[in-house]
Amino acid sequence: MLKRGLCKTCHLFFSTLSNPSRLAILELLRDGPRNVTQISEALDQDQSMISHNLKPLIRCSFVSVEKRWREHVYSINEETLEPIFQIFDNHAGKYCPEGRECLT
Amino acid sequence: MLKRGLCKTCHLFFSTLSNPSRLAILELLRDGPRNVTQISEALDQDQSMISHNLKPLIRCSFVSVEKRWREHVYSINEETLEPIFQIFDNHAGKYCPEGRECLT
DNA sequence: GTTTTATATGAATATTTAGTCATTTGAAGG
DNA sequence: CCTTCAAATGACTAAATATTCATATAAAAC
Repeated sequence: MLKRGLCKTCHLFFSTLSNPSRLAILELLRDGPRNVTQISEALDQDQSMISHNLKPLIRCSFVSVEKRWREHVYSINEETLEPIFQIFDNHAGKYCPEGRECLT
Repeated sequence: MLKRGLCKTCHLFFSTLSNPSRLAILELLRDGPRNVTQISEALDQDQSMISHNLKPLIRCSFVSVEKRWREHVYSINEETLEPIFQIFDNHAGKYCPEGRECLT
């Protein structure tokens, strides 16, 4: 019934993006790579909560990790996420104009 | 903390897409407009469940509705969704190759 | 080898979201 | 008007997901 894997894989893809904490992490990582502690401080959230939320982002390859020293540095996957955010911007600009709270 | 409205609006955008039933509806509507009964039959799901799921799709303008006769005809918003699915396809093709169950 | 720093994990609770079923609305048709 | 067809709504239950807190791992520094 579901073509192009719009079942499990697609669901995981979008559900990983459908969380405010994870979106905040992605938003922060757009400004450059960060380690867990930096993310945690920048977003003023518990370190363990950040770690928990990084896991699905990594699993879906929205974020990659490089281990150096004793810190783990996380980077956003721009290739996928920039165009996605672009589409979101266009869509919101068109259907949700001028700060209208149409999507709340 | 969250720029470009990546908080509420963006969350709603993605969470609306992060549901297998709604993805199935969208997938079906790619083949052309349908009324609720047709969707319900094609997906072999309860009519009320389809209605419940159409609501958020409409609210986010992923789907539009035209009322004629006594039926409501739903159409997909191709402009937003085709490029989104395209990005998903690319991403999955790259990070989830050859049916590998990497995202399960 | 013990302490410190950085991060991950696990289990429990809390919150959110989905699906079901019964009922309601609404518009035509007779 | 009463019936039928088409769809929406509401309340409830169930299921999935998030967050918290305590603890564990792991690597480097001392």
